[in-house]
Amino acid sequence: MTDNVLEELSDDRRLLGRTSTAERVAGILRGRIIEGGFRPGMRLAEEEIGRALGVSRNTLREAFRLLTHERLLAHELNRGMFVRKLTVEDLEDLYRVRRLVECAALRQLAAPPYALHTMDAAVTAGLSARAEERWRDLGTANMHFHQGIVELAGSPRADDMMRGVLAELRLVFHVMENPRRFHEPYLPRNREILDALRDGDAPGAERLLAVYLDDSRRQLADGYARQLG
Amino acid sequence: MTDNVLEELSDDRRLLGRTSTAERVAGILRGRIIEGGFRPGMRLAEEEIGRALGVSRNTLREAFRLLTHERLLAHELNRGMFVRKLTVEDLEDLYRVRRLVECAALRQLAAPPYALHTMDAAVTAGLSARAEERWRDLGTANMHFHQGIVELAGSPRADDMMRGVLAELRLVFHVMENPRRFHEPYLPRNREILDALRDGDAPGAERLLAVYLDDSRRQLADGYARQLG
DNA sequence: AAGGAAAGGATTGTTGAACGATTCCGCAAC
DNA sequence: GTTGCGGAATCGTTCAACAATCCTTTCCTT
Repeated sequence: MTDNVLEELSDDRRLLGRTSTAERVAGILRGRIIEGGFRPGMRLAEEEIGRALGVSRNTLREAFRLLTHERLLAHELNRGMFVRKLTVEDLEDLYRVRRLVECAALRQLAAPPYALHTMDAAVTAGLSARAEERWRDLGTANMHFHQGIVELAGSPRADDMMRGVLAELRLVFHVMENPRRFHEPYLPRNREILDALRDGDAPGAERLLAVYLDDSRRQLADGYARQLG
Repeated sequence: MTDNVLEELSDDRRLLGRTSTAERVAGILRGRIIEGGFRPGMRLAEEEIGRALGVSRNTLREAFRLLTHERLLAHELNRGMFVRKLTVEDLEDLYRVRRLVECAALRQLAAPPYALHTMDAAVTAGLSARAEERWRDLGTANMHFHQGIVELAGSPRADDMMRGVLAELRLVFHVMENPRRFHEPYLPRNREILDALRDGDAPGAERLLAVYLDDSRRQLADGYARQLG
């Protein structure tokens, strides 16, 4: 048996990722929040949720903490946990970060060809979601596209941060009615960006992306402000 | 009573910042790690530390979670908490993120003048630290300088991320002997960048910064690899 | 002597209960 | 209408206990 095989196994073991109960609970709750089952502003009582999930308060609190640091839950001392409610400023900041990081990811590209697999898959998924009018899924696909952009930087930490940013953005999308309006127009624009990258035109892609993000921010911030007010 | 006054009060309330025991414990531990008292790789036993600090295991675990999320501690299931030990790849990734974010922060600048207060204060602090040969403090000042660069983007989330990145970097600095080597050469370069920004030459500052980060990464990665191997 | 199974101790993971502290809510008094 | 005062509900924190897991040592087999 070669050392090579053993190394692969030990890699797999890490991927196997044994998880604690708290992490699994956090995973369940994260899903509920991201899928929109738990609406922003909703309070998550320890007793109630702990009973429903069959875990103790301590374990549940540990799960809450994980989600708090992902900014999906907000903690108010002696009052409890709430599904985070983004302000318009939060939304603006999320786009500020997106513009900073996503554009930077394109700018630092070296010579083509680029690893466009994730972005390509996201566009494909978006097309079929649109065809079947699954607008929420279209939104997810668009997010994966932009996750793919950041992946081009090849930085695990940047990927992580982007994952968090996009998760937060869902808190906004889920309170908006009419999801189609906010997702459909951007599918062809994603494809434009992808095409530019395929042609090796990274600066062009970056320009497209910058305009894209500004448009999206404006539209979303307007809609969100109206929804809140 | 005007609404204005009420708003200010509610702002103050946030600053009042009541903190839980766990947060205070996390603060103490963070200090120990950042100041170098707890060396990377060191194991933090729940029982032992909890007894020393006079808090229960549960509360301590809550503090551990906070620090885990800042990537200062690493958690291994059923084995415990360890002060994080960065690999050379981690170090490279940290610089990848820095280059991405810091350069992007300079690039997105609008017209001068810029809010250079933080950077200016950092250079001043660095000068006096150098004069008194407090090399560790000089390192801290340099970090504040780069924190200041990111602040130019005006994004709380970017600030947050940068804070985390720099905290992680300390894990590297603290295992390096000869801190002077890694800090002193960069003080004048920070001043150069600051001067360029004062002159309103953001693109020039960005170029300087990019070279700075590449140099620093190379030097630090080399030294770190030697230290580990 | 080398390798591997078994046992034991130590530490973590999770639970349940307890008690003080804080907040929320309704009601009475001014 | 506002202020003050309970009472209920919930959170913050601690403690004790047990199961699960890991680490080390011992012992057995070859």
